Amino acid sequence: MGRGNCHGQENWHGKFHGFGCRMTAGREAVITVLQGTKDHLSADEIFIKARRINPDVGLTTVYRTLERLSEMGEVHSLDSGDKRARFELANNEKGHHHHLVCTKCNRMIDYDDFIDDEVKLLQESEKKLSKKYDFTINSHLIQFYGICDNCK
Amino acid sequence: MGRGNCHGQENWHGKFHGFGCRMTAGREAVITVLQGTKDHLSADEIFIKARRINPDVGLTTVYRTLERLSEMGEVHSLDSGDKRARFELANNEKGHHHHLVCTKCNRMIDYDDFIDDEVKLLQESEKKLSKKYDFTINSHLIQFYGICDNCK
DNA sequence: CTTTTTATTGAAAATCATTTTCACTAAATG
DNA sequence: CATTTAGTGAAAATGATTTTCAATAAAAAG
Repeated sequence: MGRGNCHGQENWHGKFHGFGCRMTAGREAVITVLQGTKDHLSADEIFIKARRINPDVGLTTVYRTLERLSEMGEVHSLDSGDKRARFELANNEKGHHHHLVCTKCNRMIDYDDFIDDEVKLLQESEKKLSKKYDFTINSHLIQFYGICDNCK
Repeated sequence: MGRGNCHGQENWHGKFHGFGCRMTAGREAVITVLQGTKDHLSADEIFIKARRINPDVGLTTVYRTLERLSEMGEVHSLDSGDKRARFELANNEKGHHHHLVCTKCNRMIDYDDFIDDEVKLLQESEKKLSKKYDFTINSHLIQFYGICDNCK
């Protein structure tokens, strides 16, 4: 089985440490929730699930952890069209993907079909646009809006 | 100079009427503000400008008008990354365009360079995705995030 | 024109996700 | 151990947006 190196556990303690932060029980609960779902959860939903893991976690800590992780580039904050933000791990087994967003139920569906072409085109656009507008591009967003199968 | 047909004034009264709504002074002020700017204004900013046209307009009316116009497809609500929504006329002289969004000052820069390719690709993606996911796509969003020239 | 219905209004109150404050605890460091 | 610094939950604050409500105005009906 080769070298017993990768134990499937990311070194979150080390990651936080690199940002002058500590790994705590609350943060661990939040990360565990994010790792354990394929959905795009709101802070409130994450809070509820995190409480099942560790009943001492407060909503404030959930918000603070999500913000920290976003700053660290480990979490993406998503806009599903309802008021609240939704979150997903940046480096998850899903890999790079885009979203279909249902404007009726606000569900977000991941897709990674065909996105190679999308990404390639975006990179070309990025190059031209950043030059023309003297704008340093760090990331992009592609989303399609419509009605999902459940809502038809 | 040809037939004196198009007087550059859209028939807003008729548009509202088609939706069982009335054209009012407040709504007219909001529309005038939207027509008179190239920026992406928040409800609050629109309110302030609308008050200069008609001091009787209330903030509530501004919100209600923007919502109505959005439902009518005449206004697009934009997410610039700060909390508040920003608005632009759907059918303005700008034509179809996408946005560069500055993550520092939240400025939104319109661009319509190169978007023909973007739109063409998106249409292909739409066709494939709507089939695969049984998802009726009504609109798309492309945005690039980064730092604008002012903020460098 | 008068009555009746229906859309619209502004102000104030309510909502609700997110942030901040604050006093306290726990980890790291000397 | 002592000190500094990060992290905490609860409660209060914030701020954009919505809702409520009583009053008004336009349109439709008679």
